[in-house]
Amino acid sequence: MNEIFKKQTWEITKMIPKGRVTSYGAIAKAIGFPNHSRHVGKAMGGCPEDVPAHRVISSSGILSVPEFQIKLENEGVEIENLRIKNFKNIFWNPLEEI
DNA sequence: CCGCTGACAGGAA
DNA sequence: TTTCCTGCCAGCG
Repeated sequence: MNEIFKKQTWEITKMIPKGRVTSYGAIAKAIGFPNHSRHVGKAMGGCPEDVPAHRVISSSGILSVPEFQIKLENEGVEIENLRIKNFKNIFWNPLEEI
């Protein structure tokens, strides 16, 4: 877990459009570390305010942090009991945006 | 060196 | 659909 790794994850995260979400694993792949999804999560823990960490969730479309539900709903994301509705549709793939 | 833990992933049952 | 299990890697007793 070096600073570079964190910065990379935050960079990608800041690219996520409003009302869209992506997964820890997707970000990990995007920065060149396919099996470091767990570290992406840790990096999000200490991210700056300008990083939309609430748009990063698990690959199954379930929120790891319940508090994010409010923020996401404000952006127009439909959520039902920590589960994103239309997950496939609003999923944002970082690999296709670089 | 060993075992546990964590904003995880993916497949099997 | 949900639960379980294995694979991952870094950090801390």
